[in-house]
Amino acid sequence: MPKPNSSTDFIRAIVEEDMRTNKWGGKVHTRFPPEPNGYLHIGHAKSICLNFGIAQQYDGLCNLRFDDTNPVKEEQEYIDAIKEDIRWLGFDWEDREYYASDYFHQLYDWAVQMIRAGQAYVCDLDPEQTREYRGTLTESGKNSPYRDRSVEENLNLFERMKAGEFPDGTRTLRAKIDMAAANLNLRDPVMYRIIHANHHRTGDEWCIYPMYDFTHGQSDSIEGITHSICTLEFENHRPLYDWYIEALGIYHPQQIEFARLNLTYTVMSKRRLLELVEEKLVSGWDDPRMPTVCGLRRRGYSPAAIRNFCKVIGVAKMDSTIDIQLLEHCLREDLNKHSNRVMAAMRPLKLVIDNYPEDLVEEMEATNNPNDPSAGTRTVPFSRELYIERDDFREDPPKKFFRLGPGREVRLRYGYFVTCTDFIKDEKTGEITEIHCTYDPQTRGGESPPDGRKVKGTIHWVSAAHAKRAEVRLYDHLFTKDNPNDVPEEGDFKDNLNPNSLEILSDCLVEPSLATAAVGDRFQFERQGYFCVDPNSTSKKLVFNRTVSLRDSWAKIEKKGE
RNA sequence: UGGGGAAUAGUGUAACGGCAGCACGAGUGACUCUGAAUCACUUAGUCUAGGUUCAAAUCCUAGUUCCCCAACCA
Repeated sequence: MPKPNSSTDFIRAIVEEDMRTNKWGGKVHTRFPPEPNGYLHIGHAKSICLNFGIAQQYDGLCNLRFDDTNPVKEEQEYIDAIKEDIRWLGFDWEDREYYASDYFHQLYDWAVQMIRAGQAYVCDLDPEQTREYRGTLTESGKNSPYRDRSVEENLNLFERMKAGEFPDGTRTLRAKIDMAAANLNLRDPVMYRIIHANHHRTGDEWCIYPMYDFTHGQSDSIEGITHSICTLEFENHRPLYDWYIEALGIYHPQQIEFARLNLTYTVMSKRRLLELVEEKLVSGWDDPRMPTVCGLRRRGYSPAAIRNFCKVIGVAKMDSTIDIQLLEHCLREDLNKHSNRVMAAMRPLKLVIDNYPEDLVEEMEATNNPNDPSAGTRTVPFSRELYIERDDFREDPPKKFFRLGPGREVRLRYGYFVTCTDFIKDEKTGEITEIHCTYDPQTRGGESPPDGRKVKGTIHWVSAAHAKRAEVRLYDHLFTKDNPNDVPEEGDFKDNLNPNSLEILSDCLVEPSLATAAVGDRFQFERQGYFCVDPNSTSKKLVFNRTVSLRDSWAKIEKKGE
């Protein structure tokens, strides 16, 4: 039961009120109803967390139901992916896996029942005529000339539609409601249309398929759903949802609408995501830059981070756009707790410790996770020749730069204090190619020296002889605009694609403990960010994705100085 | 010239006639073997105009702005 002091969103408030008044006999039963015509994205995750979360919280159930009423768009591939994603997010529909297509026979019988009751008729208008007859937002429509056919004729025609006698688009079954209704959904909506297409589950059994509106509420009703939660754009459909259920005289669930999730620098419509995939602007549905659940998974997001995000953003009816930084905050919060630290030089710069013995290799003890003592320690080999991060050396360091520069001393994490004595520069390119240092043997393990000397900076490193080579893929927002759909006249959201959303670093060096990392493993590369092993990774060639960078206050300082 | 919704710090989200709170962001400082994390502090809000009331984000009236709807998509 809800905690006494936690505030509840408006949907949970409705559920609690219904429990209090015993409206549904104390029962809570929700459903998540995806159409299998695309991959799930983080907006669906919000809905999944809401529907499954409410069921969990109030000792109810949540069904998984595929809304598969349009055979031309739906595929088994999507069904499999959707199921995998929901499970990965941590939710379980047990044996309650349903399909709207399971109800095709029942829906057909209900359609016949409505024809008999004079509530439905077969209409011979083609799609264009249907639109003309419907009227506009401000003008009422006019009745179809076929509206007053006899019950017998309607029964006969509908039967023949089902038998496949008519080509696609030539006839529909329509509900007889009101062509003058202010809500266009009530102007004799189409219940059934003719589609001679193979359905992924029912095969060629049907050539007429029910519309969403004639399917969804009845499916909810059949399954005994109490709270049918959907997004705002279905608010206009609620009167029709209610109308069908009343006309049929069946159990009546309550539809409740909430605002869908929008994220800055992200597009969230399945249509647009499909476009990116089909035009190969991303590598696929699971491209780590995609807001799809599989994309986030490959990127290195944890289910817990996504769940917490969905909790933190709340549920309301106001259209809103969540700052992507909140998602990243939730991500870092979880990864910080659970990721082991390792060292990696992404843009390696050679560092030689001139006074360190040539053949000596020391095994330095390193903490796996300073925020989680149970994560233990590991050893990292240290030797005379190392690689550090190129960013950690400046030939001419600006003020407040705490890292390495000529004559400067820094700590090598878990290693020694080193002082830069010299550096080699390629005069042609201006590139620094090598740094020379001396070390202080009294600072082993990174300990401060007895003389109380302090350094401001600690930098990471890998041993040249022991490091493993790796490819690292750095990701940035897929779009340059916080609202990618904000385009000038005649523009396209794809005009806002960020050309630098992927940067591949192929000559990175990582500490040897990473040689055995498995696909999906997550790490913090110290001082840089969170990374995970990409499915492309092999023992020959390690590949990491940067999930998210660490917060970087030095970058802010430096930017301000510009 | 229709109908349905929604308006609270920069972004989200609470407060259900009785002290406008929380989170993220941003800023400042402390601490630090990660310029991370952590900790402390600061910043900033009720769409507008009237009205009811001892008291209004909340109730009433009128406006303004934004979103959705004219697929045989969902």
